[in-house]
Amino acid sequence: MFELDIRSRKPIYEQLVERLKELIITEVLKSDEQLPSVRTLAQQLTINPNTIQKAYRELEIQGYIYSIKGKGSFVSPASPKPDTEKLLKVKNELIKLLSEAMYLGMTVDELFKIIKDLEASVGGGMENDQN
Amino acid sequence: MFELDIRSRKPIYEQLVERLKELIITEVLKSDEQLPSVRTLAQQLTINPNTIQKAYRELEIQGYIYSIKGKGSFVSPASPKPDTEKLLKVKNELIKLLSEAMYLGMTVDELFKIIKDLEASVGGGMENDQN
DNA sequence: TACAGTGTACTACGACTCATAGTACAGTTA
DNA sequence: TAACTGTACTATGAGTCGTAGTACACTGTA
Repeated sequence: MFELDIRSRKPIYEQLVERLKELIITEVLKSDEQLPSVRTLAQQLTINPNTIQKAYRELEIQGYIYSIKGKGSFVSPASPKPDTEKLLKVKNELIKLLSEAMYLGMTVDELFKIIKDLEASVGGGMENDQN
Repeated sequence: MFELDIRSRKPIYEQLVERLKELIITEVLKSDEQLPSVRTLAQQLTINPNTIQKAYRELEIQGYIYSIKGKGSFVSPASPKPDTEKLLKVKNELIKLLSEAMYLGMTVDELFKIIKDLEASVGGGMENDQN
């Protein structure tokens, strides 16, 4: 289910957060779908349950999942509220990264193409398109 | 010259790398311009010289500055070589971040606008002028 | 009711990173 | 020579990361 790099400088729980976020955003994991339990996933990945739980807690704080004691952890419905604070953070990071990409020689057209390609795969807020 | 958050979870030297990279990309710091010396900047920011040097070393590895023993550290000329490896890394990060932004409700038009606005302020690779 | 599964909380430990402090060496410039 | 520059190294304290173990509260089912 996952590819984690144990010896990466990036903490395991952060890698987990990234991966899961990706699966949620691309709707591989759908709304209210149950995630593997902390202990199950820990066993699958041969990783300590505490590390998994740290990742789940972070995802819950960020609003991507919700957990119910005794039942399990589930994917949150996609952006019911705009969450402007979070959006602003992402936007600022985006500006940094876009600047760097352009500085390194990426053209505006290339960037436009990337965005258009992503538009299809990302399950956005409104979803006012008919698939 | 800088605003650093000492108590941030993000290391000081990484904040420094980000800030300086930003100044170089936006050409506030121009090609071959000399950066403050390790000790001077350390004194200005009331930070240990070792921390500054760590940031400078990182910037040198990433190709944004070059250092000459006994003389100082200077801004590298903008992307003479494409550096496809680095570009690929940035592109992958960009895809992640763009996906997240769109998931949070940012529209394609908004993204296009951000890019167009940046186009002016970023000193890109070719700059279609011949120096 | 029991029991197995779920999330959650806490302590303790070793390994690692980060920032500081101090010292030292090599090169450049006036 | 003197004052500046980058660079390298050791040592220390604070903090993070991952692991290990234990414990508690809740849910669903036999």
